[in-house]
Amino acid sequence: MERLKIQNNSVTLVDQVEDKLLNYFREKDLQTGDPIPNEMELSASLGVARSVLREALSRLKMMGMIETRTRRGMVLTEPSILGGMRRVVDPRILGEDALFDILGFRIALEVGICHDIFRNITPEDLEDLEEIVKVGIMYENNEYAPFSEFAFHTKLYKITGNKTIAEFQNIVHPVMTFVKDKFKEYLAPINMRLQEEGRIVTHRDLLRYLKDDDEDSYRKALEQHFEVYKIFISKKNNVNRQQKTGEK
Amino acid sequence: MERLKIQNNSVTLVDQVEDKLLNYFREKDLQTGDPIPNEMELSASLGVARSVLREALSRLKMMGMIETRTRRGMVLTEPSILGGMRRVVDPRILGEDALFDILGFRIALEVGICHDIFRNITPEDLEDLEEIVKVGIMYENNEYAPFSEFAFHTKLYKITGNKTIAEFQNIVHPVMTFVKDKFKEYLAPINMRLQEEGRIVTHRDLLRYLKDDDEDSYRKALEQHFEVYKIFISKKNNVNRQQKTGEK
DNA sequence: ATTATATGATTTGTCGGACAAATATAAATG
DNA sequence: CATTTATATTTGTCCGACAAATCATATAAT
Repeated sequence: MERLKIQNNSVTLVDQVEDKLLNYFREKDLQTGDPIPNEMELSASLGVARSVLREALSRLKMMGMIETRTRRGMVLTEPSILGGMRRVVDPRILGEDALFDILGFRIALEVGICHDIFRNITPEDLEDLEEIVKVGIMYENNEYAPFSEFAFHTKLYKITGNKTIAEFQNIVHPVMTFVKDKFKEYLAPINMRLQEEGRIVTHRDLLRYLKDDDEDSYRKALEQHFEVYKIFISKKNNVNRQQKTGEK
Repeated sequence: MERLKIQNNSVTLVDQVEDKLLNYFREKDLQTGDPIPNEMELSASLGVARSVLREALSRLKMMGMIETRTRRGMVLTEPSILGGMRRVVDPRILGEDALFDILGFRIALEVGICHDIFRNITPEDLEDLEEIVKVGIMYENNEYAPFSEFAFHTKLYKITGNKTIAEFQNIVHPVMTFVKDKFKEYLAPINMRLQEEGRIVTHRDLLRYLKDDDEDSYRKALEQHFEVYKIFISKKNNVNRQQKTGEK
């Protein structure tokens, strides 16, 4: 009988200490800027070696939850919400499923911020976008020069005034360019067909709707702008599903 | 002259090693499942003590990028994209700005997945939603019982078929409930006004549009469903801005 | 010869101590 | 009182040791 591999559950001391530290902060209701006991005290009260405690602290430091300074001790800091994501979201490491999830995530978010954009956009923003569109050269097949593509969409995210949303765009953008490059032979025919059907939406088209304050048309156009990826993702998902059922 | 505090830049050895390890994985084009050298070799070739290396490895372990097993060495694993977020997104630790950012993020995302929902939704999904709505009791003032609220929206995210989006909802949901509770005295009057104007949108309303396959109405209703938070956030942001300029 | 057991070796996990570097605090000096 | 010096404290880094797990090998049993 093949015993089902119990999760690689080996919860190490470090894992436990990390958890206990987080609980400790919460129970004590510590706020950003509050000091926490030094390493000797913590390791003593937790009953673990300093090295173990330091590994746990190192994790929290990476998340931006604590800051340390020699002789001044440690203080709680406001962690970056997406800081952890930044390290992980590397197209070269992530698998295809994860890449497509991120792609879908990003597209959904950009569609979702339409309302905020129309609520917040200023004449200066429109000028900035105009400038970006002006210098942006569109290659054949629905492709912009990387810089122009990045600048246009980044500007849109910034208009929301939501820093976390803007940071998210910054983090996941490399995934977009990676997917575009890696699967260009798949994307090209889709773009061709869309072009034949006259369904290609350019940045200039989007900008026009923004200027006309026409939110519904903008949203529809934006969804069309991403249509090539949606088609691609759903095709890929179908293939993957077939493979998985086939394996069984 | 007050010298401007140079960033707490003290880049420790651990920070450098963490970075070097990530670069090493990428340069070697290591994939999920590939083994990596043991601790002795790594610390030797990096020229640091094993404890330093272990702190860096501990960080990567936390991100789910590597797994370790006694005597079997270490292997690369597929990290959870939002795993880092899960630890950080704690309403008790995050500041108000961050909370509102997350709230806005979540609302935008849920609006953005409308298209995917209508593309993917099945009759079974509609039945599930019907069941959730049926048992959900709505309190006065646009408030659902926590479980019902969570179940309804979680179901919507699941329909997208995008695991990352679904996980995101799971992580940020506590922020929603926290904000709802902490700022209820601010939200109550807004809800009252909306109710007087007959602009309250219930889960049942949303479900009706889903059944009618009426995407545009659904989206508008959903935005209305979140209107109370949008109003609240923009008010809060105005107050915060005034405080900041006032401080100067 | 094959299988089962025992032994050894390797790798991660934990512990403890030591020293360096930075810096807040106290003491000494003018 | 102001300035400099000395001291103490705290984090950062290094080293060595052993335990626990488990893979590899050798030995014994059938």
